[in-house]
Amino acid sequence: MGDKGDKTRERIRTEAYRLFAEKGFKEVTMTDLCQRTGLSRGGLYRYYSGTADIFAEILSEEYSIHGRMEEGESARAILEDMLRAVREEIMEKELSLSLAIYEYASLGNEELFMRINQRAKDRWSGLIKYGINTGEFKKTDPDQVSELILYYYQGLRMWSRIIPFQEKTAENYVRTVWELLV
Amino acid sequence: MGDKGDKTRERIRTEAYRLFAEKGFKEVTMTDLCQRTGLSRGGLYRYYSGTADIFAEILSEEYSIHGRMEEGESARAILEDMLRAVREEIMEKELSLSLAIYEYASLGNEELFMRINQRAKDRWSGLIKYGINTGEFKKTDPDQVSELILYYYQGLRMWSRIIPFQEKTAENYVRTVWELLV
DNA sequence: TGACAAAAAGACAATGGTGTCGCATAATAA
DNA sequence: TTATTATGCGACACCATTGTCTTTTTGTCA
Repeated sequence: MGDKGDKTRERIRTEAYRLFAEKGFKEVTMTDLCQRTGLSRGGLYRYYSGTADIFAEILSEEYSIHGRMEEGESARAILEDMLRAVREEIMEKELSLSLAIYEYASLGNEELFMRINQRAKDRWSGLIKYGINTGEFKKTDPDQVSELILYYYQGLRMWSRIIPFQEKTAENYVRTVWELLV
Repeated sequence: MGDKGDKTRERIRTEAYRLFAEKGFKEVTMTDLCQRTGLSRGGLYRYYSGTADIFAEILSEEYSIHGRMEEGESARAILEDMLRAVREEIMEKELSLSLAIYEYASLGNEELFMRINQRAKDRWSGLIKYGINTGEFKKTDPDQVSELILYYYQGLRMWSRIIPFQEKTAENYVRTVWELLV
């Protein structure tokens, strides 16, 4: 595959991402993607063997980027960053893959999603442990609290696709997490 | 419609409920329902005009039953009941409509789901206020805490469809809510 | 420029769903 | 029994989507 081919693959993924965010997984067809990308069916199938193929690649991209905890960084600062990111995500209804992920997950791939879930939990509990160590956070059960933070977020994210959210709801989330930890 | 017709309608809904719980909303076809109910396509369409029609009826049934807060009842006892129910729901993967609801909701009906959401919130914040009044609960912000309880639950419910849950996860939920309130 | 490979187009049959229609059968009332 | 109504059947035409296949266009290098 040449240089142009790579660009095209990427373009396809970008457009697919938008489509999945808009319509979920099941609702997106290769024909939809044709319109968005300007490619023909034949052209598309040269790159991906179907919507599941594309989605799998998007997922693995999405979850391959890790935040890092630098030695010596302030736990509170990291927390603030993470919460800011979460807050922004909740408020932008359009770009959430959550429905698509949910639909895609319901077709199988249990192990993949166990890994994703575990990694997200670990990320939070890692931060919590770190914060407790540095004395910046209260002493709490990292496993318990990280589950709370995570699933609360997932629930929010889910509903934020369905109904319009007020600032207050996102704010409550941030406040709750902060009060629990700090 | 005669007596037999009513029975048939009910049978259809029962089978449809199972199907929706298994496969979500979009994936269920009238043809699927034929196999389950033993009816033919023509027979089915005599009762419902499509899957959305059936689902709407199931939804309205599902959300028409209200728990009641009797005067003089102990807030803690009510809380215990509610948590017990939640706990059971989380552990039984099969019968969750959550994916179906999510998919169905993503097709529109914003107002309906705002009402459902509001009602669920009110139910919790009502209990919290009541508990604070009777002195059984700590003084917290009912709105803030009820959102936490609710979305945490939703997130859990979502993931419990995707990956197998350990007892501990459900337990954490119950414990967290309890510690927050009592 | 011409040859060759990569990229893209679009027609194709196959599949699997939709909702409707006319007819058959079962239940019921006269 | 007979007439009437409720219930159920399955064929039908229609539509969207799928993945494949052949042909055409584009780009690159000798």
